[in-house]
Amino acid sequence: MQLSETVEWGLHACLALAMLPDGARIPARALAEYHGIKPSYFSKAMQKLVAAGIVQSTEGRSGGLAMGKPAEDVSLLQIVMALEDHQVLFRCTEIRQKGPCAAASRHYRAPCNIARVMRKAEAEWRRVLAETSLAELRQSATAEPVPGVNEATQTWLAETGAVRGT
Amino acid sequence: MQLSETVEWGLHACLALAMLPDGARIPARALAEYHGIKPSYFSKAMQKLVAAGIVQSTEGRSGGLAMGKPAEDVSLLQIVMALEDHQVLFRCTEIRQKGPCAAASRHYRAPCNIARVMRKAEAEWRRVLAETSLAELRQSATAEPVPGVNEATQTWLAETGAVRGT
DNA sequence: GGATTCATACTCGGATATTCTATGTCCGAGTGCTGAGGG
DNA sequence: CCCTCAGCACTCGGACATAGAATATCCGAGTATGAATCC
Repeated sequence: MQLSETVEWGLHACLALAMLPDGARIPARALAEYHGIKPSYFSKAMQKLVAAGIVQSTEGRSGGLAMGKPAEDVSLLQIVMALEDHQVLFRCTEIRQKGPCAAASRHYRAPCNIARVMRKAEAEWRRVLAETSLAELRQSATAEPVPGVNEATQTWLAETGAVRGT
Repeated sequence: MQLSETVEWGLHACLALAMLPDGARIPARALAEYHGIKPSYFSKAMQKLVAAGIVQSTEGRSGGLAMGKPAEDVSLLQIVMALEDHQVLFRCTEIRQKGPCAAASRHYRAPCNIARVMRKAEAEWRRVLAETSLAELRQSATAEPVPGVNEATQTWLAETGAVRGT
C-alpha cells in the first residue's frame, strides 16, 4: 500500500520550483541532480505534473521546468493525486454481492458499510493534504532554513547555470 | 498506492466471523467460498490476522476460524495494519539530505516538513479507522440487513455444516 | 554594422527493459473425529 | 454395554510459481541559440 517513491520526489521538486524566482525555469536533469535522484525516471514523474498543469515545461535548448500556477493554488493533494493517477486507496469490489448467499443486485442500493468507513478515512487523509498548500511549505522552509543549505544552493545554481528565465 | 485486495477480504471475513454465535468457528475454505473468493490466497490473509491475534485458528478435522477477541475490541485499523504488515503510506527517505547542496546530517534535527504533513494526513486516516470497531459494523449490518441474505446465510451454513463449536 | 540563415547543442517526451511486490497455487505436518475391536 | 486404540479425513501453514506494477534506461522529435554569412 506504499505510495510511490515518485510522490516524495514530486513534492520536493515542486517545493524547489516554488522557491525559485518568478518565471525562472530549471532543466529536469538539474533538478534531479540537485536532489540526488537518477534523472531518467524522475522525468517521468515530472511529465505527470506537467500533464496536470502543476508544472510547466519549456522545450528547446534553454528549456526547463517551472511552476505552472502560483504556489498558493497548489495543494499537496493535487501533487499526490497527479502522481498516483487519481487512484483511490481502498477499492470496493462489492464482494458482498458475490458468493452463494448474495441477493439480487437491486437490493444493494445502500453503499457497503465497510467501504463507507474506508472512504471516510480516506476523505480525512485527503482533507489534510488539500488544506496544505505549496506556499505554506515554502513559508516554513524560508522561515526555518537548514544552516548553509540556501547559500550552497545559490552558489550551485550560479555555478551550474541551471536557472534560466527572468 | 492501492491497498491490497486482501484488506477488503479480511474486513468482510472478520465481519462475518463477528456475526457468528459466540465460540463458533468456520473453516477458512468455507469462509472464502461464502464470499466468492479463491480459498488458496485467502488463507494467506487469514494467517496474518491469526498472527495478530484478531482471529483464532483451530487445527484438526473439525477445525476452523473464529474471532480471537471480542468484536468491540477490534478496530478496522488493527485489521488493515495486520494485513498490510504495519507499513506506512508515505515513506520519507530524507532526500533533503542528499544532493550536492545538503548540509551535514547533524543539522537536520527538525523533521522534514513534507513528511510531517504526510504523516499528519496519515494519522487522520488512521484515526477514523481506529475509531470504528467491528462491533459497530456488526450493529449496522444487523440493523439494516439486505433482504434475504441473512436467511440464505443461515440455510447455507446449515446445509454445508460449515459452522462448528457451541 | 546589422539582418538572415543554418548547423548545433540541448531540451522534453515516449517506447523499451528490468526488478520488485502482490497474487495465485500447491502440498505437507498436525489434529480431532470415528469406527472397530476387545474387555 | 463401555473403553481403548488405530486409521483417517480434514484442517491450517508454509514453500513454490505467476502476473502486474513500479522502477530504471535509452533514444528520437523539436526548439532556442549562436556563429557564420551575406547585404
